[in-house]
Amino acid sequence: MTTIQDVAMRAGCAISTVSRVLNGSPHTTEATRVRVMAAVDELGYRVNTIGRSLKTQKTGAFGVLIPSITNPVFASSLGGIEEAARTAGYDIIVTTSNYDPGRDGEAVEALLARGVEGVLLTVTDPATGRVADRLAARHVPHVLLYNQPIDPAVAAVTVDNRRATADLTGEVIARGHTDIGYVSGVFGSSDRARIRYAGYCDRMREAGLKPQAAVEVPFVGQDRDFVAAVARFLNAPTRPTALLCSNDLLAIRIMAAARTLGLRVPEDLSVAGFDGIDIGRMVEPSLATILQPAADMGRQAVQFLFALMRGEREPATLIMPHTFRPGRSLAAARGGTIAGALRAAPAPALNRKTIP
Amino acid sequence: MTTIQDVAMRAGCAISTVSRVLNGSPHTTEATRVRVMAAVDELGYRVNTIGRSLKTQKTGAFGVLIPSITNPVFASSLGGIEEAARTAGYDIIVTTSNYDPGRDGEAVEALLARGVEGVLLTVTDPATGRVADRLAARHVPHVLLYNQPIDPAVAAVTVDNRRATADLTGEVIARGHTDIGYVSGVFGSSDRARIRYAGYCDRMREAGLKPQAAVEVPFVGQDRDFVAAVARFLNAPTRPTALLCSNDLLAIRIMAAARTLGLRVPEDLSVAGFDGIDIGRMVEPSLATILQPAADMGRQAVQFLFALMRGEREPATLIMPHTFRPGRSLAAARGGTIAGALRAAPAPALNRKTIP
DNA sequence: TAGGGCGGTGGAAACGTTCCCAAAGGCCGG
DNA sequence: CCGGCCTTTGGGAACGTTTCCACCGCCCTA
Repeated sequence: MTTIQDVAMRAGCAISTVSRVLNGSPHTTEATRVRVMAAVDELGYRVNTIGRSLKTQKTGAFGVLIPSITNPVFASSLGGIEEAARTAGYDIIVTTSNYDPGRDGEAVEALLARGVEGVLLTVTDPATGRVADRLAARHVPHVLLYNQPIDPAVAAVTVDNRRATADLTGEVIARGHTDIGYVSGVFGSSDRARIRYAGYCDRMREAGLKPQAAVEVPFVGQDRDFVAAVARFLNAPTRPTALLCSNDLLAIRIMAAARTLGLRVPEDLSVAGFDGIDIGRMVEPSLATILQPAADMGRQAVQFLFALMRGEREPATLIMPHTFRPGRSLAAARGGTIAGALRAAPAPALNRKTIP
Repeated sequence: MTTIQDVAMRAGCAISTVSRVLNGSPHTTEATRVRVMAAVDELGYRVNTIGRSLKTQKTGAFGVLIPSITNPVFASSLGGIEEAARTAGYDIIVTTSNYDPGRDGEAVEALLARGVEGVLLTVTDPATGRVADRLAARHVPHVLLYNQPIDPAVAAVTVDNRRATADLTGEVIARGHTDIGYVSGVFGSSDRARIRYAGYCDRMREAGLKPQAAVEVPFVGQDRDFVAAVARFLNAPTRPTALLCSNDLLAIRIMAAARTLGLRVPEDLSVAGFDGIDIGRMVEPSLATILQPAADMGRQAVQFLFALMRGEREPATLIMPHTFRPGRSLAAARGGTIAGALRAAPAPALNRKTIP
């Protein structure tokens, strides 16, 4: 490996001079600058990031913890994160928890050991994990993504999950449904699932309807087990006319399972999701859902993290806007009326706001 | 930050002793071991990876370059990669080219500057990019993933794209289709797209059919442009009865576009993809495709990379097995016969093999 | 012309770790 | 009982970089 030492020798100057030239220090002659750069080119020298990091205590990298890479909503946000990081000259170190609450902690420890300058994280549960606390104790800047922070002192970028699901539930009710079920990933693996369920309950009660118990299904299991679990539920005589799912991937799997069971969506069962993944627009029937701007949330989280690193900003929760995306998976209830749909007040648009 | 120095002071011994205990050197007393570990716990000491890396010239990280995180097939392989890396105690640094041939090079440079010990890469084009050459020149272990290497001295994990597409084309022909089109991502952005097209041509000619010109569509563009481009093609009177797509995501988008245009799949148009992404089984109609074991390919590539790092193995191309996954998107041609399907010889199973 | 200031440069310490080498202590065998 | 060997420990150099400090000319001004 060619080092700064070699360059100095070749250029006939001191190591410190080379370093100055390389870092664009003003105290340097054009002549030496040219000589040094020539030596750099001839030797094919490239600065060693490790040596630099050791001295400067900066690694130029931050960590990202997400539950899963294969869920398109996290893939999208990761895409936004990667882009924003690259633009700023930062590298990202990606790690996953696979929805396992225990792995949140070790994953963050591993990131810390690597010397990341900050961490972006979507934890399984901010209430029980206390991962953010450990980061705070170590003074490592961090931003929660998708999670709703327990402690307002923790920075976060999310949508108003509760309100959004309430809005979505309102859309379903407006289409004449009264028997509306809720299917969810395991509550212990996702605070979003819990919060969204609460939003569903809010709106149901508001409409004078009885919220149903959430059906928790294992999110990462085998397909066969999944279909079996769903079948037990959908074949029951008490099957609802509409089903809210805690996320789009789940909704799409449910639709596929329903088809397997001989149910037609939306004629026999309306389905709605949450996330707004692209694929939801391409499936048949297209999936009604709440759209959250995943890639943009990732980008925003990165900007937020940088601000925190520079000490420019106090931690705050950034609530991103959500929108209802209609889809053919959600139809009027049998016997429901267009008039009923028109009577229902449309959900007011939520604008981005910062809660200090 | 607490350093090894602090621990040594606390434990009342030398820095080197602490280092030995931490690294599990045999030359160490149980008593000192206990004393050191106690000091470590009390001080909450964690080894500084930067300092270690500087000394050992090992970073414990390798780089991953993929075209896009949001394509599920790359997300899946990335999932496999992440898992395998984590198991081995390695971190991964992820970067994307967004199918831009120019960005392959800079991305790899960035990874190298960070001091990765190896690189896993899916480049846009191994023929023109010569990225692998640069890695070889710098003696950085690297494995191509999904790409078919030009130079057999370059390690790679892939499927037999040409043969696989030929197999798939055979399945379509066996269902009585003779007018079979091919839609593809831009050839310049993907060697897979080109090679797969060649496989399609092979099998068409073999069956005495005329291969059609590939329709290249911009893969990352706006949805509106995409639909417009596809519409021009699908509304033409020369529309084929079956369409092969260079990947699943494209196939799913095509199916959605076809629906928008009032075409029924598979009644008016059969569609087949390539990749075997999960979502393809959940869309309606389910997508006929070639399944490549994405996550497993990622894991294998990691193992391969480790072997290369240890100098254990000569570079070679690992061809993973592919399988045809039937789907309702592919039906018998109007006027096609079951007998015709039966007459067609089934594609022989491909087993994994290593080309030395 | 002499002195002061300043721009450019070189030397060296420091970052946190690993690991080689030497020294010290204990134990065993002669 | 003493010498030698082996085990354990300490000291210090090295990894590649940044950056502080000191030094040396040069130029400008008095």
